[in-house]
Amino acid sequence: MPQDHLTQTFSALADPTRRAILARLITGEATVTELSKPFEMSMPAISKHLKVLERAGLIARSREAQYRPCRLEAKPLKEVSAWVEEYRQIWEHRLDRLDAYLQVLKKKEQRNARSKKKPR
Amino acid sequence: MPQDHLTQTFSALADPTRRAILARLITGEATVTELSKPFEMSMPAISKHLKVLERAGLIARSREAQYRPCRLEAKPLKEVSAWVEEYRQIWEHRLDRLDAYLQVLKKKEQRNARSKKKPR
DNA sequence: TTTATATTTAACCGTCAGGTTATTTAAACA
DNA sequence: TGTTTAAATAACCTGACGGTTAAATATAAA
Repeated sequence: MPQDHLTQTFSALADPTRRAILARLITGEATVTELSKPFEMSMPAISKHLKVLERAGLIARSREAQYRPCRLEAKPLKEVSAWVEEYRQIWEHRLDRLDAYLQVLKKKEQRNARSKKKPR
Repeated sequence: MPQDHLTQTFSALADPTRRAILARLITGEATVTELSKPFEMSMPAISKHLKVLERAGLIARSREAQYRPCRLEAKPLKEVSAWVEEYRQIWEHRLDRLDAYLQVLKKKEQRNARSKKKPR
């Protein structure tokens, strides 16, 4: 079933083996066998992890003879970055100038919104 | 068993319901009942989601009478942000000045690392 | 054409995540 | 005290996830 991008990306990143694979790929392309070396895990297991990363768009693969070299793709991380940064900024601002404003909003809601007036 | 922070945070964020809860919490504290309103889901389900978010450190909870208001916590997102940004920078730089250097690294590895010489 | 190498697919298994309903706990209120 | 409200816990179900081994596929090499 069609999962949204963010969910797919976050899920893909929520596994230490997959993050380690990405870390390894920073130094350049690698084949499946090369990637499997550091892990005490069967090839099919690695193959599955790679498929997850590929579906999430975090890696791309080509074909060279029998090999299927993998390389990193940055696009999905931009989406993640944007999401995270939005929250970070809000949180940081909450601590100073936006704090008062949000407090007001909160109080208003808690008083079970009797008035239907909206700001502007 | 003890999961590393990043795995825990990414897992927590890899669910649209939980991200929606976080989005709702941007506007201020909310009780469990309030949070459950927008979702066609039982209270225990929401309760579980909140526990996941709490374990990941993304929310904190207090006690007011029977209520257990939730509020956002930013700390774990800093870790995520740092991780993502590291990769983004590498990728972005790969496209220009670092590209050549990484190509060299890659080639050297592929020639099964006969020489043990390291750059500086 | 056979054989070897790299990788994927198939079939299976145990665990855990995300949901349910029913029950319990905690505090407020009548 | 007994009742209502807020939330958590228990017990359960189902499906997906992460792993396995064995078989299939694709290409290179002998």
